[in-house]
Order: sequence, then structure tokens, then C-alpha cells
Amino acid sequence: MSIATSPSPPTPPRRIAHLDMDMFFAGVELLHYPQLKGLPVVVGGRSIDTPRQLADGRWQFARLGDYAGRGVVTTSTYEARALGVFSAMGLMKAAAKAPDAIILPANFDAYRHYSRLFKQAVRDIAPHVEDRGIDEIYIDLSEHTEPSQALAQRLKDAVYSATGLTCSICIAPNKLLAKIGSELDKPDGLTLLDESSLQSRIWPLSVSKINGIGPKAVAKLATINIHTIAELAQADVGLLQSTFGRSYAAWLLNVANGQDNRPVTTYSEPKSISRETTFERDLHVRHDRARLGEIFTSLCERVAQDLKAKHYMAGTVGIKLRYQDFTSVTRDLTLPSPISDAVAIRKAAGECLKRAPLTKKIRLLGVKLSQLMPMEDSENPAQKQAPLPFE
DNA sequence: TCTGGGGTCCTAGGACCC
DNA sequence: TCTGGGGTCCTAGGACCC
Repeated sequence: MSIATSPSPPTPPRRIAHLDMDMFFAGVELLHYPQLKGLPVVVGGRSIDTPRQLADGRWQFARLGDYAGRGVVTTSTYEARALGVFSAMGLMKAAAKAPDAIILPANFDAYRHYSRLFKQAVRDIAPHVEDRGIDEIYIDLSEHTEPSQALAQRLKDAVYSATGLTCSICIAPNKLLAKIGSELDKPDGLTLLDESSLQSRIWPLSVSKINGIGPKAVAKLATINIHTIAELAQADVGLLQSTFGRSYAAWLLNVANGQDNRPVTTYSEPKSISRETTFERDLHVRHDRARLGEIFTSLCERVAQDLKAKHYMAGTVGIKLRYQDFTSVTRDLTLPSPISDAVAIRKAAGECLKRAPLTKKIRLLGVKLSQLMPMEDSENPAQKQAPLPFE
């Protein structure tokens, strides 16, 4: 080895953007029904009537107060949020808070269409994009030379030109900070964060703003009197370790100090494919046997279709049951060789079902495929390395 | 007035193997 | 005569995210 080896060049600071569409589903609906702009509108529910046009040309929309049945709010406009109606809220509860709000059925085909449009508009400018679901992405801008403010504005403008929708974007040194930052100036936000903004802009926030700290962790942190990110950053290491274990404690301290070196990943193989459905009413295993059987078979057929469309085979088939009391169980079965057709999936899922308790009424049934392998390989699975004839 | 549907990742125990 | 020590796979559950 040469002694003239130069030290590795200092790596330039990363520039990572998080871009999040503003109230995406509701935004798409407002493009279709501009007369609803400025009104409280929620998207969600099942079997909501699609708005129809009356003989006199006026449109008739369903009111949240008239809704009855299961379902949750998928998205709400800012006007609806001001009335206390948020994503994932039960629709009956939402109806009590905002009976006059308009309710629209979700139109996922339209959302996927606009999703493709905004992502393509971004990729045309900055191709290093990580998909994080239908309405948000991370973008690695480290290779770009344009100043952050101008670049962020150009991305926002491109998204608006392509879709007519606004988004919020933050450019930061890593994904963790970019994700938090994109919420700071919502809607239509443009936020720039660097290391120097950690204490002023991040530390005052609730720990719940950190991606990966959910309701359970928030509650547990509260028991040791930690509510803000600043309090977490300055917490006693031993106390965190005894409360959360070594590895989670270390992660908590890292994120509270704004540290995150996860890369922006442009592609990852799917790990599982699933379909599940919540019934209109809870079903009785014996009394509703025929109906349950139909639904079960249909779920298997749909998940088999999804699998084939993606050109995968599945090594493991699983089921999920949720009971009347909202508890749930899963059962799965790994097969001797991967399968793809609906009949084989239905048979394996049936074996799983036999192992699940069936004493309570059922509210949800699901079928999930995992241990996925690409179709090409699964035709003739690579031989596992034969063990050597010694230990 | 009960709480959707699609995912990912982590943990932990037991089986099984060398 | 107390009962090693890894490693991997399978299964079940749970936290979390969009």
C-alpha cells in the first residue's frame, strides 16, 4: 500500500428533500369539483354516492351528517380539519363534529394518475427519487449545484404545472430532518434546514413529529417526563436504556440530535402483497359460512391477480382475522415450493384458517403473500448451495 | 359513534442443524 | 453427568407509516 494514499476527500454535506402533496386526495377532488373550494370536504367511507348533476345543472353532494356505516376519513380539507375532522377518524365521529361537511368517495384511480404526474415532474428535474407512498417522496439533491431555495421553488413549480396541486417541500441534510421540515410551513411550504436550525426549529417540537415515534412510544416517553425533542436529546442515557432497551435508546438519541444517514433508495423489491376487507357487519362463522367462503375465495383471487401482475411467486401464504372485539390474529404457512395461482393460494389459506380460533364473530378477513420471488427465478429456483460433507 | 387497507420492519421463541 | 454454542428458518404479534 502506498504511503502517498490521500485521505478520503471530505464528503460534501448531503442535500435531501422531502416533498409532500398538500391534502392530496382532497386536492384532486377539488380539481374535479372546484365549486367545493373553501368548504369542509372529506374523502372516505364506502358506498358513498358519486356526486350527480341535477336537471337544472346544479351538483348534488352527500353530507357527512347523512352517512351511516363503517369507514374512516381518508383525507380532509383544511376547512374540515378546522372543525376537528382528521385522517383515520371514524366517519360516524367525524359526522358528529361536522355534519354539514361534504363527503366524497375515494377515487384511487384518479389519485394514482396525479401521483404519477407529480413524481414524473420531479424526476424530470431530479431523478434520484424514493417513493414513500402515493403522495410523498424523498429526493437526493446532493449532486445538484443550484442553490436550495431556487431548486426547491423549481420543483414546486413543476409539480404545480403538471397537476394544478400544491405541495410542501423541505431541503435538509438528511431524510429525518427533511421529513419533519416539510410539515413546518404547510400548505404550499418551502423550508430549508441545516444543522444550525436543529435547536431553534426542531427541538421545540413534540417527539411525535419524529418519523418512527408513534403513539406507544410517545406515551412511554411521557412516563419519564419527555415530551419535546429537546428533552429527548438531553435525556439521561441510562434512563432511556432501562425504559426502551439499548438499541432503541441509541436510535432515540440519534434522531433527537438530528442524526440520520439512511440513503435515498430509488428501488426496493416488494416483500409482501395482501388484500383484506372489513365487512359491512360482523359475520358469524357458522351462520354466515357461505358468505365468508365467497369473500375468502375472492380475496385469494384478487391477491393472486396482484401477484401475477407484478410477476412474482409466493413462498408463504398467510391470513388475518379481526374479531368483533377488534383483536386480531394471523396464521401463515410456508409451502414446499412457491405458488402463484388462486386455487393453490386458497388451499393454503384454508389450512391457515383451520388453525385460527373461530369462536367470536369476525369483522375483517385478509390474505397475504410473502417470501416473494420474481417469476423468472421461481420457474427454476436457484439450487441452494449443497452443504459441504463436513461441518 | 368504534376504529380502512396497503405496506415495512422488529422482536422473540422454538425447531432444527452442525 | 445438570443441560455448549452458534446459525437459520418459521411463526406470531406488534409498532409504525401513508
